[in-house]
Amino acid sequence: MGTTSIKRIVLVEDDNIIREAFQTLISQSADFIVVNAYSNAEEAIKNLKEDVADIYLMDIELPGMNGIEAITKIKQLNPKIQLVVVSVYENDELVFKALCEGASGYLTKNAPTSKLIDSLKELENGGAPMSTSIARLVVSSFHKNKQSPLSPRELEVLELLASGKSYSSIADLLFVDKETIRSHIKNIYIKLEVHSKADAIEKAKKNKFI
Amino acid sequence: MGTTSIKRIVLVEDDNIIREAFQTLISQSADFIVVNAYSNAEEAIKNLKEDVADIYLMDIELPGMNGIEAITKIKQLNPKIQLVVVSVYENDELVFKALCEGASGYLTKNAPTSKLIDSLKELENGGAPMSTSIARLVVSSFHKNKQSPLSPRELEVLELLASGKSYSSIADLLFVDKETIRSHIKNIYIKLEVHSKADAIEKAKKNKFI
DNA sequence: TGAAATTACCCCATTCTGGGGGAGTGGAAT
DNA sequence: ATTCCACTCCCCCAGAATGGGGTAATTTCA
Repeated sequence: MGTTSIKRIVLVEDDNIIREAFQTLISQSADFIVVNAYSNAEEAIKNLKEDVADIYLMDIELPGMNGIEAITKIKQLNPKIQLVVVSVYENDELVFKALCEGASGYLTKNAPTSKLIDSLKELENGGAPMSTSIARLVVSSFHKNKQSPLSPRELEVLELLASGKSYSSIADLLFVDKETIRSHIKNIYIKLEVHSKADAIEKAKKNKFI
Repeated sequence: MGTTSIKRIVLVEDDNIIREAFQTLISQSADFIVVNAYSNAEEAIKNLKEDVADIYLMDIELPGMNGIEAITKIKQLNPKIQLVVVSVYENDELVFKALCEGASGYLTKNAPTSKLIDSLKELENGGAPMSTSIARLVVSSFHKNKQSPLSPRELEVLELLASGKSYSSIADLLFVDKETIRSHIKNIYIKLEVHSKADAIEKAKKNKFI
């Protein structure tokens, strides 16, 4: 490994017990130091410049500004900061929103607290610490549904359609006539029971056909 | 935990040394048994029914049928099978393709082999075992680019456009006039230096604006 | 053999799109 | 206070795109 320095951590967690437990736990590691701990996001953001932290351990359900908004704001103020969510919720929406906004990890509180230091180390090694169920959730989000009623060619056409392409350009890309694409799309609409591009794309994405 | 039974593993790996090393390693665990080991995907698929395995540990770079195609085929023949890729390549394309086709984990061979059993256990616990760099790759794929030249409203419009919606339906959804949407889109095209919907969507996705 | 997939063509009407121009309001920053 | 930007809405125009109707040849695979 290269040069390692003590990483500065900020905690944002409204539950006093948990916050103090984390602080105690992290203080036991020589690699990390808790430079500050807040019970709400607003204060954490106000002191962001002064704290010069490397990592924020963030709760999602917070009084006032919620964790997702906080992630957005913090990343915007300093993109170099690494954010790890620590939440009781495993709500799919929240997980993906947090990741989209820039979280580098997502831990659920039911995970053994002994893993916290390991997670921080994993983060420092260029990883993305996640609880077991979150990792599965994230990986599953990539999985395509193999039980699609659409033929391979129809899937191909629908994917191109979903990328905003016109019938003509899809035809060009697939080296067939524009009328052929029209036929495919008619059949796709029948199979998906829709009557428009937007509905077809929505249904196909919802069912993970594409 | 509920009832646990010994999980049946199949290896698909063309390198004899690695294949045998894995076999030896896994045999040392009481929780797993290697029911078969193949040097190519075709044979593994031919014996899929007889092997009745729970988990396949798959290489990606194989002679003949490659690992991605093999994943597709195996998942199609038996969706219950769990697949974990073990590869030297960390190629982004390959990782995402493997996950889209149904892989539940992705390990790089440079990861300590001692972690292999841990990864299998993680899989059995409902997780998605990934090497450090793969986890980061996967999580990073969600991250949006905050340095977008587009305004919040423009991003909103572009997202709806990218979902296949027409100007009119976007207007309805945002409770504004269709002409307003047209104005936004004109400005989006100017900012992104494009002249069509498809180009705008492509550029926005490539740059992770949406 | 028979069903499904892939390819291609015709007609029609409506909507959509992209480009040109202009303009008013409000907020935020200088 | 003024300027810049975001957001809103309006006009004109021509060509492209879309959705629905129908038909049909070839191939592929079970």
